[in-house]
Amino acid sequence: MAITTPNRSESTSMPGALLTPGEVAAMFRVDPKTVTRWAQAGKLSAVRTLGGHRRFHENEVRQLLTGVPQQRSDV
Amino acid sequence: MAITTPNRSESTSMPGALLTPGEVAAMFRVDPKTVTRWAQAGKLSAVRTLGGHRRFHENEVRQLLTGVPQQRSDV
DNA sequence: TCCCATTCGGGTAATTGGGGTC
DNA sequence: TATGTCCCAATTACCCGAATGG
Repeated sequence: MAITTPNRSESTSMPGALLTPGEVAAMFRVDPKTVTRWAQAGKLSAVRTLGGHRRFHENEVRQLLTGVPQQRSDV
Repeated sequence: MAITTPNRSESTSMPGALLTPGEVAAMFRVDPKTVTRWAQAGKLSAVRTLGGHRRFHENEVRQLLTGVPQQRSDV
């Protein structure tokens, strides 16, 4: 069966597509460590692998990149 | 009785459905080899085919993906 | 039986996590 | 407060050839 993502950086527009910290960091032009801090600060939703590594939702990242009005619950 | 969905297809959402390493890898955005490693580490229950290939329980995978809140979500 | 993508194995680079500091 | 960089340990990704699945 040949379904879903091949491997590295190819998540087009699949529902539930995930990005690695390095990919998100490259998109924002920041250090992967910074992305990790965003996740720790709750600014980014993260899914953890069974080994503890983080995976981020592509839609969420793109939304933030595009400059879409972020929903701030506390201002 | 709870026949619910007589959809006798396959890769959808059937109780007790089995997933291939590639499918699980796509869901976690990791390499299929990593999924194999999880199975070897006992982090994932695996069923082996007669040829030695692994198959994983979809419900277990989904549970781990969501963060394992293991709760009857009836709220 | 053949075809071909996938999954075996192992082995070796690259990424990531976490703490701490500037 | 926010980001980048250092360290080390763990996890993950890519390499190969051979076997399995459908």
